Amino acid sequence: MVIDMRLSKYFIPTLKEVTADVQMPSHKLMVRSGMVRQLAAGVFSWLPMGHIVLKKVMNILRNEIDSIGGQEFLLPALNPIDIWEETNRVEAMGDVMFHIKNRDGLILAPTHEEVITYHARQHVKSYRDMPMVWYQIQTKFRNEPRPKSGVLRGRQFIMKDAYSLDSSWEGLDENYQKHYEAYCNIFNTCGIKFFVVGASSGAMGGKQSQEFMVESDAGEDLCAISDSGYAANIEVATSKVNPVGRIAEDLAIEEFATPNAKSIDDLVEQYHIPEHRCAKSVVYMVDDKPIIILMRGNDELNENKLESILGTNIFRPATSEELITYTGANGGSIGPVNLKTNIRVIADNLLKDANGLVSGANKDGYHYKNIDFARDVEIKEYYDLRTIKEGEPNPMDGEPIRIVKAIELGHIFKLGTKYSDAMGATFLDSDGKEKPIIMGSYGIGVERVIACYIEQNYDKYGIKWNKELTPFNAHIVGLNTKKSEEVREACEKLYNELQSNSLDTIYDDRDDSVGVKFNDADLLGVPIQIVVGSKNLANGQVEIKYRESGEKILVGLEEALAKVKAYYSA
RNA sequence: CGGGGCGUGGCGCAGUCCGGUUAGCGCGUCUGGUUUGGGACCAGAAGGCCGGAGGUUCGAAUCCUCUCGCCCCGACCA
Repeated sequence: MVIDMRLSKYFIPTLKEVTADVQMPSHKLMVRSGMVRQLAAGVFSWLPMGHIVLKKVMNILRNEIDSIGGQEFLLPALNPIDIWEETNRVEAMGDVMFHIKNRDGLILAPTHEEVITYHARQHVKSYRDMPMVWYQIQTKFRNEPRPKSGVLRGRQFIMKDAYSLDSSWEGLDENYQKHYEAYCNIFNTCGIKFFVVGASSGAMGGKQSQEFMVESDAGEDLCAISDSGYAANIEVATSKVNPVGRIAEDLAIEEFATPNAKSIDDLVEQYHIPEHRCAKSVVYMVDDKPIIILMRGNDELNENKLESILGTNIFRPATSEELITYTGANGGSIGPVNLKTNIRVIADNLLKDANGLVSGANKDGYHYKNIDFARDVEIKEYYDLRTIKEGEPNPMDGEPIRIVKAIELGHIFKLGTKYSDAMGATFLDSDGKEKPIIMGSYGIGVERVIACYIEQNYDKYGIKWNKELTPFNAHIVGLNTKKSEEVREACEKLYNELQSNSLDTIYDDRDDSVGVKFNDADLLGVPIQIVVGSKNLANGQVEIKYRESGEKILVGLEEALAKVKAYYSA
């Protein structure tokens, strides 16, 4: 069925202006070009042209995931809460999960590990049943506290989510690698400039994960990258900073009065202590138990690193009452020596074996100096706990790190057995033993692909689609179609010719002034515009304009089809 | 959840401090006419419970209270 894509009939409501609070270029253009309309905060309707682009992206996703052996499912958004309780994720998701009010026991699924594991548990019972890659392209619901940037962060969004089932860890590695490559192919095909970073698994659990990122000021993630190839999400990024180390003098530990020093900056300023020889103490409560974290000078604690060390995300900074109860002092005078109670102390790697350090005396208004971590304190646990900073040498080759903002387009995880353990999804291995299925999960935000593409491909006039994503192959701009029968006929001829050659063509047959038509054509951004006007037509010619380059050429009416064909077969 | 801002014809906005004609402007829409290679022009017209509820007042888009919605910053985030 060929759809009538004459603009006089086809619903593409373009706009000259959008409300002032639309900030991102891609958001603005998606609204102006009639691709989407907002229905509620974080909830969008996709209009016909936007929907076509969505389907194009989905097809690219489908082709790639099919080619690595994916089998497409369509899983329900309504889920029984029971399976989520099995994995303890009702609590872990918290407010992010939508709960159905008038039907107990149903939730709206924010992701689908549980459903997949449920079906795997039913039917995948032998190592012979694996490997499997199951996937779907479907709508997710997340009660985001703050939806933003148009379609980039919504409460309802479409995700391509894939899950691998393996009987061995080697199998998982293989499936993970296949997805890595498929994801690169997908974003390359879409024409999106991206980079990959090592990432934190967060509440998803698992042992390894990587994110596919697009650099953008609108991004919500910070990434540490260097030109030589190091790339990591700031949540997990490390750097090669020299440890604090030892000084020659071997002085005895000594208390001294610091009545006006409440911060590291004060110590540095008032007592001329080098910043890196101050050991900062931060107290957190984990499961109602205090823990002291020692950091170098004004280094910042990285809570994501802390989370993976503690193995839980349920912790918080201690209150001032708790500080006094457990350490004996208020914030600003806390340290590892002379603690009031026996509590767990962990320290950043940079402080290991250091001496000549200054830290709080756990007595308001006093600090110790000449602290030797090898002599005066007994700290068994040293970890990488700091948030790295711009310019530090990367851990691979020492090239300086740049920190950039980025949008997360895709994320691949080695889940391991977290879900299969929790839900009892086991199989019989060749050795006759029952084992948990080894899983991976792999997601791409479909709307984000489109927004990021536009973010990288527009000018002041509108969108610039490439061959892969463009909603239409050609855009016929008929000038003065109302008055000129010749123009009308030429347009119709072209339109039918292109359509019957399977080239999706939109035809602007509206009775509008030329300016409106040219501007809408540039706004919609179809790669090839064919301008049909009576002046050129008098010479049997039409004008072809390439949206990307702006190049315009005159060709004979009967050559236009060939030009369009040539463009798409190149 | 904390801080800030905004809800006025389909769209974008002014008016709100300091209450008082018939609530304006641009775009769009409709009718007629003139135009036509980069968002045309003339003439006419339709279209509003000023987000909602309550209150103050002779009188409320405007002041007060409550409420709903949306945006931005922060917190949070798979």
